[in-house]
Amino acid sequence: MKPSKSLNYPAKRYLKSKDLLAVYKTLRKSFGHQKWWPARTPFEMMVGAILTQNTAWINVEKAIENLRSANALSFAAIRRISERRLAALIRPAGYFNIKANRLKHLAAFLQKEFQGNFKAMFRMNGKKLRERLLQVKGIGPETADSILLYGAKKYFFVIDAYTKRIFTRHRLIRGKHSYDVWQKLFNNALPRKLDLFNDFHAQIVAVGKHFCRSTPQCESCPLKIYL
DNA sequence: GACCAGGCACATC
DNA sequence: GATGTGCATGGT
Repeated sequence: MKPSKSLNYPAKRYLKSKDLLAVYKTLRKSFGHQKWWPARTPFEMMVGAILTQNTAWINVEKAIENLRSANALSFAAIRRISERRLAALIRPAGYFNIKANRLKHLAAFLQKEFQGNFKAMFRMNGKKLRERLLQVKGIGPETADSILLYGAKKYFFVIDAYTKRIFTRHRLIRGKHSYDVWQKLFNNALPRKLDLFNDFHAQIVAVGKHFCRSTPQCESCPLKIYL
């Protein structure tokens, strides 16, 4: 099927829900439900969100396994161990010095604001929590929204490099826009269904990984109908 | 060996 | 507000 012109932005100022849902349906059919976020606990989810910054998930898995083996994959453990030791454990994920520091900042934030009770954090107002998270050193808009969506189960669509690349390349969205504009496009167009917010972003990552890379594999891409 | 991966902070203009 | 740079490992 062809997308309607109203999918373009800013020509019509908004994305049409039905067109966006058609894209999701196409992806879902190809890749199946992605069952995100791949983490055993909410805290592990937040750790993964920082470790995966500009990093392939396969390398994050190695870092997570190192933490698990060292019994260091918990709020208390991250608080306890030295930053140096933490950096050594997460080495496979790259940027290990910076990320160790960011994990420490996250843990300090959880302690200071919520006494380590991050489930209490997830209960607070989404917009207020987003503002707080963005003040933590090392948490930018994508990491904050990942925590909000996959941790706190709130309606914040996650925009990443794949999202921009795929929707721009397929001319579903035109022009350059800030993170917040991109997010509003999706937030406003999508029906408030948690599983849709959850899995749509995961589907975008899936098609991004397999087809829409810097050297695209468009021949067999499920989204080639939009080219 | 070059290029890239589920970003972010910081400097500079 | 836009653009450039450092951060770093592991897979292709």
